[in-house]
Amino acid sequence: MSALDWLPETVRKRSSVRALETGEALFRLGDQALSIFEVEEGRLRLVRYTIDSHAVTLHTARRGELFAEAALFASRYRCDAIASMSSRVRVYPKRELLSAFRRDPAVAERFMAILAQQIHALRARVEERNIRSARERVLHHLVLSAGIDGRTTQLDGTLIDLAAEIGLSQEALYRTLAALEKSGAIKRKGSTIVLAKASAA
Amino acid sequence: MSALDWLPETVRKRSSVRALETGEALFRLGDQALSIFEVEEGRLRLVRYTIDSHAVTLHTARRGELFAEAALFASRYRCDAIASMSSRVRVYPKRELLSAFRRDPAVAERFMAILAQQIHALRARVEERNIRSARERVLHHLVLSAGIDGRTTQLDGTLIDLAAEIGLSQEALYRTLAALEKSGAIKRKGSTIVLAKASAA
DNA sequence: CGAGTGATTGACTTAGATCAATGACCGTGG
DNA sequence: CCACGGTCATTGATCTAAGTCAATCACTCG
Repeated sequence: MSALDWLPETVRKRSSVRALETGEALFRLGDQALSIFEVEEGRLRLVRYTIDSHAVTLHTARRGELFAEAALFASRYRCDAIASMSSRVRVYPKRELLSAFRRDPAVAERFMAILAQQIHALRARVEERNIRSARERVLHHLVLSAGIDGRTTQLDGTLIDLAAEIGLSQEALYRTLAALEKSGAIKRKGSTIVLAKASAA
Repeated sequence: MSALDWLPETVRKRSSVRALETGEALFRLGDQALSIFEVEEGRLRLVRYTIDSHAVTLHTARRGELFAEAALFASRYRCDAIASMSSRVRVYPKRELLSAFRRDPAVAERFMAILAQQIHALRARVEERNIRSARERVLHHLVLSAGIDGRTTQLDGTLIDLAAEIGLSQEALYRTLAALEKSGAIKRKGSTIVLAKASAA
């Protein structure tokens, strides 16, 4: 799902690549917003800091994902982008993109579709956080992240990453997964999780 | 915050209104995606079903909210939209919107900006949910929802609504607000909340 | 072969959910 | 015009699930 395959040659040609070491910043809050990005390899976390300097993850951009889209319509970045592992990102100058949108409405539409899909994912995530119970939350996540068969989830990161993504402590996640497996609601093999046909309510 | 005020007359004129009783479906998974919607009154749940017919909520659309934007770029709806109370929605035919986008790139860009802003808001919301402490969570919300002076928040709904929005029980919110006021971190007059200059970390 | 990280489980603590009661306010219908 | 039912705001008491601290094991990497 390389998000920007649809881009016209002119824009793609003007893009560049930037490599980042673990912990390195792609941009910082307040920097001039000149580009949007696509993760080619690795993973970046968009983080903001609370008043007491506590880092909070806004989003984890994974391989193939587009991020910092809002930069197109803002003059400055509103958070930090930090590589959480050795990564490579493709850099799309926003001037190029905007003029491509004006040139060809189909390109603009394609981009809108990507944004709409992002909104979808984020809303689902917020809804997930509304679920108090760890068990139900995990099940909700597994259902939505399941592949075509509607039952199988292939974890792409560690369980620690997953815990952060769904807003649980790692311990709570481990315990919940163990309990779900013991109760027969799921089965695990390595980094694959399969929901049982009839997962009790 | 009627999201679509920027719409050209032609599109606005072509919109219609649909009333729904509690439990009534606006659309179902697999239906032809012909429109996007705005909640004028009430509340709708976007739900998907697991293999074993268990409902999973993707999103709850509230008053003033735009939803099913992804329908613009898909041929069919991918979930059910069910009124969770007596509701009224405004219906925007997607043909009209799409042709407006093609006619005028500025309109398309404006829409993109709205989508990007949505993504922004949603990320902030997810960030908020990452804050465990009720006190910090409420403060965070107040900071982000503060008006131009950066300190004053005018509540638009009830405290119960606010509690739901930030993911706390109403009681927890009442208590937290009371504690914040007692400690001098905020001041309240009716539905106005003002942050103190130096809110301790 | 240590150091570092991920996965896992146990023990303990606590913050927030839940249940419950009360008062203020408001609209409504008899 | 007032009593009644409903909702909102508020506070008290209690309970519990998830966070936190801690220890162990497996594995990889330099």
